[in-house]
Amino acid sequence: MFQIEILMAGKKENNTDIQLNLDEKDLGILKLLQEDAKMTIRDIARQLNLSTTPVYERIRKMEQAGVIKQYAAIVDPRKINKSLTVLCYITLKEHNKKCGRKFIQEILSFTEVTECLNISGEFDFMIKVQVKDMDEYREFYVNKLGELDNLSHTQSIFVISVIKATHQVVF
Amino acid sequence: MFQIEILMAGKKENNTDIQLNLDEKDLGILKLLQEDAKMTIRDIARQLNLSTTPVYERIRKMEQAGVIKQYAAIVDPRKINKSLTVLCYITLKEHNKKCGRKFIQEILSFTEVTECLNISGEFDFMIKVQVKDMDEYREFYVNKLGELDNLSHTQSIFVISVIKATHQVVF
DNA sequence: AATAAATCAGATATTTGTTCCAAATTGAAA
DNA sequence: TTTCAATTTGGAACAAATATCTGATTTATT
Repeated sequence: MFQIEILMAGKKENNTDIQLNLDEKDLGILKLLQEDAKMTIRDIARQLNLSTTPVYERIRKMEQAGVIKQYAAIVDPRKINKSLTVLCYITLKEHNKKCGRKFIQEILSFTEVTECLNISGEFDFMIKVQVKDMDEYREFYVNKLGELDNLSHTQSIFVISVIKATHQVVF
Repeated sequence: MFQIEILMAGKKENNTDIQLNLDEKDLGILKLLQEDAKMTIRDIARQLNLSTTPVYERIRKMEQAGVIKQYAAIVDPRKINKSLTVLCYITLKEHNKKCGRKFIQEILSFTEVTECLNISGEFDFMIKVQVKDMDEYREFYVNKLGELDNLSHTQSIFVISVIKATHQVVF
């Protein structure tokens, strides 16, 4: 069992620690922008029965406070030849701080890894790997992951089908 | 083992099946827009040593072909009181088409579920659940997931720390 | 009732996406 | 290699739409 919290503790990647009290209007704005970041302030205002000013200011505040982390174009992996998704579970041999940090650093450098979670249970980490096909996965597994020197054991679970995939956390 | 492929087969949610041959320039554009969807066509053109016309037309084509699925504001879950992420693994009792479809339909309706994958291995599905805290998770687990009548067994894995989380699939 | 905060409505100046056409590049054919 | 057709790109220009600001007005708070 390896808890990475300690390692990340110093890393304040949050823009600020400002904790906003988000009300219904803020959540309404977020809901719309999560669906379509290209919506204009005017349209948002219209849908929420507000004028542009409050919408404008609320968005600005939420951007500054880090509530809105980024605006991103979401790309369909299948359309760019990255159709295979693999969940790879990893347990480390050594669990001390130094080794954990090294592992994280190396994992972060692998572009195939789109997600890395420190988890409870049998394994220490789950990484999500996005590749073209099985050949490319083997290549990754053998030559990148396999080169790390702190792995105890791993397990690869293959994604057969994506039923749902969203970034929306506001309901 | 439950392969949902068949169920999803008829569901062509891809805008079109146009398969674009993306070149270096297209990938360059995608790379930038994945980082920041608010970048202007002019700025993109500048960074790639192009004029606005090709950038404009390439973006339009990629939008139409579904390469770019959407533009989204990415919200930090911790800033809106959804700090707990749980991976919940599920195996169904009945694996026939009808039951699978029903399960999927119900899962999709749960707003707490931000991701649902049909996977290989011991379990049929992995769902990612985003909630405020353990109380809210229990509430979900007991009253929503627990109400489904086709569950064989489940396992909850808790996310201790998010090391990496990106939507970038273009390098 | 008085003060502070939030919202409205309207106006502005900048910026943006979008178009046009000539020039350049590419790729195939000879 | 040379020629020719077909794409692709550069650069400039435009109209439309946008974010942003100001001050009056409303709403909430003390």
